[in-house]
Order: sequence, then structure tokens, then C-alpha cells
Amino acid sequence: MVPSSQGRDVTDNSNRVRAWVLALMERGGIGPDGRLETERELCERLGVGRRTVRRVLEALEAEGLIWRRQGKGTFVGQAPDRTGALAAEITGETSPAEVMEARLWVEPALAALCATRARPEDVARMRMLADRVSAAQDHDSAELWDSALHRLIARVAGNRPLITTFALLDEIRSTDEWQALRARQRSVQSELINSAQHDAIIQAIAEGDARGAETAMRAHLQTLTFAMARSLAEIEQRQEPGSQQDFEQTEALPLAARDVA
Amino acid sequence: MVPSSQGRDVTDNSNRVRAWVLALMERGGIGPDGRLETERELCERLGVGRRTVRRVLEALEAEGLIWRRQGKGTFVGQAPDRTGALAAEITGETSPAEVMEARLWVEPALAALCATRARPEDVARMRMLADRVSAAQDHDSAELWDSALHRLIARVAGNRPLITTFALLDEIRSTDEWQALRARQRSVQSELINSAQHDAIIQAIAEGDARGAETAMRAHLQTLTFAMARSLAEIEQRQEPGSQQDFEQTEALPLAARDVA
DNA sequence: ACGGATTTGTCCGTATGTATC
DNA sequence: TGATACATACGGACAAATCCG
Repeated sequence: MVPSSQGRDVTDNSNRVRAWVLALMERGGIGPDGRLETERELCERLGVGRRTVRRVLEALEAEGLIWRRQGKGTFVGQAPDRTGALAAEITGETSPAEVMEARLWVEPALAALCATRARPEDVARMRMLADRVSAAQDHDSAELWDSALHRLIARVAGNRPLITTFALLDEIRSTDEWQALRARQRSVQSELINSAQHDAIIQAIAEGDARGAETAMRAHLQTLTFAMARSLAEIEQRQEPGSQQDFEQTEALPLAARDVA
Repeated sequence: MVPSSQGRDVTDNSNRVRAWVLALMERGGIGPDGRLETERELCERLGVGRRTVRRVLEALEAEGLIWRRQGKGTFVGQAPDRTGALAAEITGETSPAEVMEARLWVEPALAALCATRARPEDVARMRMLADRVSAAQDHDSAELWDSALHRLIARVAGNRPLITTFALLDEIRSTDEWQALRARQRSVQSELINSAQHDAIIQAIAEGDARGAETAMRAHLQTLTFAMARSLAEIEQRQEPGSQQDFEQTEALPLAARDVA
């Protein structure tokens, strides 16, 4: 049931909107005061509904990258990493399996560091983001909030080299073909698991339990990896039963994740 | 005792030579045959002695990036990953403590992946590099061989995003201020420990023991981190007993490394 | 087939900066 | 502060290998 994805566009607009806003922020956000384009301007320029734009801005605000005031406008709060060029360079030379493998090593590290440095307000923000993931109705917004949560954890971890790495992976992941992959992964069951795993991660972070956060994050990503491998298999089975290039490395993935509680 | 290091030049030339040669390799190495400049040309152009140039070329050859023939010349064998330079630009100001923290998370991952993918010839090369580290007389060449070994492990690991991360850290580490820091870290005892730890890492890789390689690498880096923190403390104690900015984060480092043997 | 030119491989004496006393 | 000791870098000289005319 719940066959997932009913948006009017296959390549969901959220990422396009998000990329556009980030690009704006990168070059100082139009004005010297850091004021961003209005929501309606963004709608027209990108040809998407105002709901989509607002969803993206909400996520960005929750992440702490922008802040908004009714009747005043949207303003940049903190500059994001500009990893786009690097990501573009690497995207062509890597595979989904490789990226998940890297995430499986990097994000647990970020979660552990995050647990040692998170302040109460950071945890509160994470809880809010996790709630938004659970409450999301369509897979597009769920993905949006989910990635926002992961980004927040990365930023709170506070290690610049690792954050750059995460931003790199995040950038690659937000490419078109990845969206198609992830669209297949949603089901009621997986959403429940997802939610529980998010809670476990945040709980460990809140308690300052680095080891626990690391393990919880690894389990979470392992689940995602498994789901992705399965949907990849389905795609191949249905469309081209011959090619298995992407799977040579998928076998090695279980080795990468060691201690799964 | 054994206070270590007294070179005549503080900013060691090896890194400059290496950077120059890598830059040459990046743009195809002068000629279509992949022939590099002669050693003496490099000497003149960079204003360093021939011994220094030869040392760098030796390391690059052992890494497998170039090959040389007496009476013929030096040739590029394999293009190096220079994505790290790009990433280094993206990453803003960072501290030694942050970089070591990141290494403590990334390099064990690379070692583990390396253990699952290393071929016998890769292991042989690692052994050779480790021997060179032990046999090195001066700290500059020891560092050169040591970093060559770590780079080889990263390359054999074969995960594109993680390799980029490593290249980023490697790039930062080869910057000036780091050299002064590392120059203080050598002593007879630390060399013995270093050698034993390298052996342990390579042994685990040779046996395909991912978990063992991961643990051994973490222990190795932990030792380096500790030595670095201590020499930082000495420098501060002698020169400016007041400033302790770089040490705020050093406290957090032990938290990053969990299971040390 | 030969010899000169070029390039890497090896060694050593000297110069120089740094640290310790 | 000055003198001594030390580690390293530099430059030259020579050997071996390769290429080319």
C-alpha cells in the first residue's frame, strides 16, 4: 500500500528550489542586507507552487541557514558550504553504493561528535525536524525534512573537514537520479522504522552518549542502504535483467558496517 | 632526552617539491609521452638540492604515481587525486585539533575498506613504504614516507568520496605550520612505536581483517594526536604561557576515539 | 658497431641554521 | 651572551644505463 509519490513532477521541485535559494545565499543574497527574494518571486522564477517554496524555506529556517519575519522578508543567517563544483566533479565518478558506504562511515562520526557538543537548543531543533519527517504526507517533503535533520547533526558536530565531506555527499545525493532511487523506498513500515531510528539517534545525542549516537546512526543508514539496494535490484530486474555493474560493490557494504547492535 | 629535530630550514622543502611535481603531473606532465622534468631542472627551478628532489621522487615512485629509469628519465604512471586542493579551498579556517579529529574518524574507515580490497601487490607496496619510514634518517624524509603510506592505504580503499576527504586532510596537513609542529614529534621511542603500529595496520590489511585494520589505524592516529598535543603544549609553555586557544578542542579528542585496544 | 650526450643512481665534503650548555 | 655540537641541505664528482646519430 501507499505506493509513494504522487507529486505532479517526477524530479521533485524541492531540491530545485533549495538549490536556487542556496545559490542566492552563496553570492550574498541579492542585497547587502542579506535579504532574499520574496516567496512569490521565487514561485514565478522557478515555476513552482508557493507551497513548495514555503516548505523549502521552512526547512532552511529550521536548519538555521535563514530566518524570516512576516511582512519583512527572508534573510540569510549563515552561509552554506559551496561544495557544488567538487560534487559535480565527483558525481560522475562514483556510484550510489560508494556514496552509501561513505555515509556509513562519516555520518556515525558526525553523530558521535554531535553528541559531545550539542546544546539543548540544538537537540530541540533536531526533535522538531524529526517530528516534521514523521508528519510529512508526501515523500518529497519527508525527504526534505530528513535531509535537513542530517545536515543539522552534521553542523552541530562542528568539525569543518567532516562537515565539508558531509556537504559533498549531500550534494551528490541531491542529484536527479538519486531522487528516482529514493522515491521507491517509502512505505508505511519503513516510515515507522525511520521515525524510531531518528528518535534513537536524537535521544543518544541528548544524553551526550557519543557511542550510542554513533551506533544508532549506523543502524539508521544501514537500513537505508538495505532499502536502496533492494529497490536498485527491483529496477534492474524489471528493466534490464542483464546489467549488474552497480552491484559489484553492494556486496561489500555489510562489511563496512561492523557492530550493528 | 633526545629532543629531536634541528634542520637548517624550518619550512621543509619536500612539500614544495611534491606540490610542484603533482602540479606537473596534473596537466599531463609536459610531454605527450608523460616524461617529467629532469631532476636537475627541478633543482634549479625550485632552488633546492638534488637530494631533496630525489627523495620526493623516490616516495612518489614507491607510491606508484611515477616510474623512473636510469639514463631515460622520470615518467608519470598514474594521475593523482588533486580534488583535495579544491576541497581545501572550500574548507575555511580549521585547527590542527580539528584535522586530527577528522583523521581519527576517516582514516580508520579507509583502513577497514582497504583491508577488504587490497591485493597482494598493494600490501607489498605498503610494506616497502613502512620499511622506508623506519629506515629514514631525517624527519623530513620520514614524514614523506609516512604520508606516502597513508595515501596508498587511502587509494587502495577505493571509495571516491572518502578519498576526496582524505585528500582534503592531507592537503591541509602539508601546509607550513604543520611542519613546524611535526618536527618536534620525533624521538627514538616514538619511531619504534610508529613502526610497530604501521606493521600492525599492514598485517591486518594483509589478512583482510577490516575490524583489526580499523582499530590499529585508530590507535596509530591516537598516538600521533597525543604526541602532537604534547608538543603543542611544550611550545606554548616555552613561548607564550598565556594563549591556549588551540587547546579548547584538544580536550574533546579522547572522546572521538572510543575503543583503543 | 661504436661513441658521445643525456639522465638517473650513488657518495662525500662542506656550509648553515638550530639547539643546548 | 657566546661557544660547541648536531642534523640537515647543498653542490660537485663519478658510475651506470639509455638513447641517438
